[in-house]
Parts: sequence; structure tokens; C-alpha cells
Amino acid sequence: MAKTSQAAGLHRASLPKLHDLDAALELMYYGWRGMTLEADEYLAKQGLSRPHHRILYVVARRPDIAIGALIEILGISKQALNRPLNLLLERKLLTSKRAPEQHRSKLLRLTEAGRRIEQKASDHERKVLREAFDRAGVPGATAWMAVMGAIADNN
Amino acid sequence: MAKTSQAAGLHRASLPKLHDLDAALELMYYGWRGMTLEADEYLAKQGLSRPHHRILYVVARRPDIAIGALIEILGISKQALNRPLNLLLERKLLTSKRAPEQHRSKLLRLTEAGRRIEQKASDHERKVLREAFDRAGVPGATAWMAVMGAIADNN
DNA sequence: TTCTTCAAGTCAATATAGTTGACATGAAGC
DNA sequence: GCTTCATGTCAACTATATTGACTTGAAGAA
Repeated sequence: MAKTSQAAGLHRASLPKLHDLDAALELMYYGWRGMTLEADEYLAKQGLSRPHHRILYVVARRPDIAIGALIEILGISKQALNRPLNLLLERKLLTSKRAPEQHRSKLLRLTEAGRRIEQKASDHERKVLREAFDRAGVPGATAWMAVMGAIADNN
Repeated sequence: MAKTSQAAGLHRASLPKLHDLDAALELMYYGWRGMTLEADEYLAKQGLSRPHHRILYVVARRPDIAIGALIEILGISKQALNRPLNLLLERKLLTSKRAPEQHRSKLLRLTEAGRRIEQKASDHERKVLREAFDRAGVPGATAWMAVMGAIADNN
């Protein structure tokens, strides 16, 4: 029996709601999935996954970042960083060189191939956001940003 | 050396932006984190984690759901469901009984203890959303829902 | 020059969350 | 009685993370 038509990922479940905010709660879940779905598929085709993308994303925006700083931003241990980072170096999507004056740390940079993959993966995510923002108009997009900011900064 | 003050989770990185929508992209990432952070901490104290919570969440809204239907909604294999589900049964947060007329399937229900944990965990997530919505007002919340719906339904 | 510090790299063991494949059980329907 | 179907379970594997312990190699200071 073929699975009832689900091109990719899971359909939104539409469970009965027990609370006022259940719909919003589920939207956050499916929104996250919706944004990352195509990017993850693209990355999988390249033999990469989300952790690799996160590394590429950060290095693209902080060229010559040291490994310690990268660990801090990603919020993972250096052992957890080790495998994906080495894969990216082996595949020549990243380069590392010693700092000229601060020879203890290694500075990371994207190669052209790395930049291309980072851009394509991030483009998939931005495309989903752009289409949603286009439908909502500028005021809707602004409101979305404000609400997400408040959620993100929850302390 | 103590980590530079980060009560829980990671601070928002504030990377330089390469694209218009990078800020939105990062907001989605940190928003997801912001919503789930306290719930995850609460669950960890109970010796549970997000997969357990997802099971409890669904069963709370679909009492007497069969295992096959639960698998479909969660989008995981029955082998992946097996461990967390059995833990919840052992801990008596869930009960399972055979259907009276359809004796092949097992029907799942929350116990009182299960309901309590599901509520508290989901309350942590809803609290974050409620505070953000309160700040944004009804129009902002409505706009947020519309944008998230468009992102979630990205096909 | 040795000693210490520090960034980075590596090894081992463990946990969690998932996968596919194979097979058992037990009730339902024909 | 044979088949179907929901469930359960075993094994092997992958990926992503953790903590702890240790090495390497350069920098800075005594």
C-alpha cells in the first residue's frame, strides 16, 4: 500500500486542540519543519546535513573565525564539531590556516565550493520565508519578526 | 573559568548578515529554541525528553488512539516509537488496552500523572508564546499565525 | 631555557534518536 | 484452516551529541 500522498515530510496533523495556544504551538513545530525541509533535502544530496550547514553558515558570515569561537557560537563541544568540520575540510568546502600573529589558533574560511553550497542551502530556507512574507505583506512580516524576537529572547 | 553569563541555552549569536532574510532565518532558529528550552529542562528533570513529550501531546488530544495512528502522526517508525512508548507505559504515564470490538489494536490513554506532565511541559511552551503574543497584541499574533501557516505549508 | 598556559586535536565510552530488515504473535475475516 | 493485519521484538547500523582524559605544538614568562 502506497503512503497516502505526502510528497515530502509529514502532513500537518490537525489534532483536536485542548488549549487556546495549541494551534500556535503546532505552527512553530511545522514552521520549523517547513523552512528546513528543502534545505535538508538539498544538503542530503551533497552528502551533508544540518550541522555541516550550520558551520558553513557561520563561517560565511565570520570569515577567519577561530575554532574556539565557532564552538561558542554553535553551542556544541569541540568533539561534536570535530567530525563535520573535518569532513568539510576534506571536501575542500573550508580552508584552515594558522593566524599570522596569533599562531595558536586556526582561522577558517569558505572556499568557492563551500560558499556555493552554503548559499544554495540557505537560499532554500530564505525562499520559504520570502514567499510567506510576500503573502503577508510588509506589516505582517514586521509583526512576525517582532513576535519571533520575543519568543527567541524568552528568559 | 565560568562561562560568560548564559543562564540557559545559548545567547543569540548576532552574526553579520549577508542577506536580507538572514535575520528572519536566525529568528526561526532561536525562536524554536526559545519556545522549547524550558519545556526540555522540565522534561529532563522528569527523566523524559522531547519524543516522550510528543507522544504525550498527541495522546492527550486523541485519547484511545491506536499505535499505528500514533506512528503516522509522529512520522517515525514503530521501532523508534517502541522505546519511549514503553518507558511511558512502565512509568504509568500511559495505559494501553485492547479495543473492545477491534481486538487487534491497542488503545492508548493518558493516566492522571501523564496528563499532569503533558500539561506542565506544554504549558512551558505556551507560556513563551503567550508572553510574545501579549506584547504583540491581537493583530501581531494574527499576522504571526498567518506567516507561520504559509511557512509550514510550503510545498 | 625550562615551565606554564592555551588552542586545538584525538581517543574512548556513553546516550539519544532515529533507520531498515527480519521475524514472531495473536486476533479477524474469509 | 489460511491469510491479513496490528503489534511487538531482535539485531545491526547511522548520526549527533555528550564527558573525561590525554597529546601536541606554539606563546609567554620566570
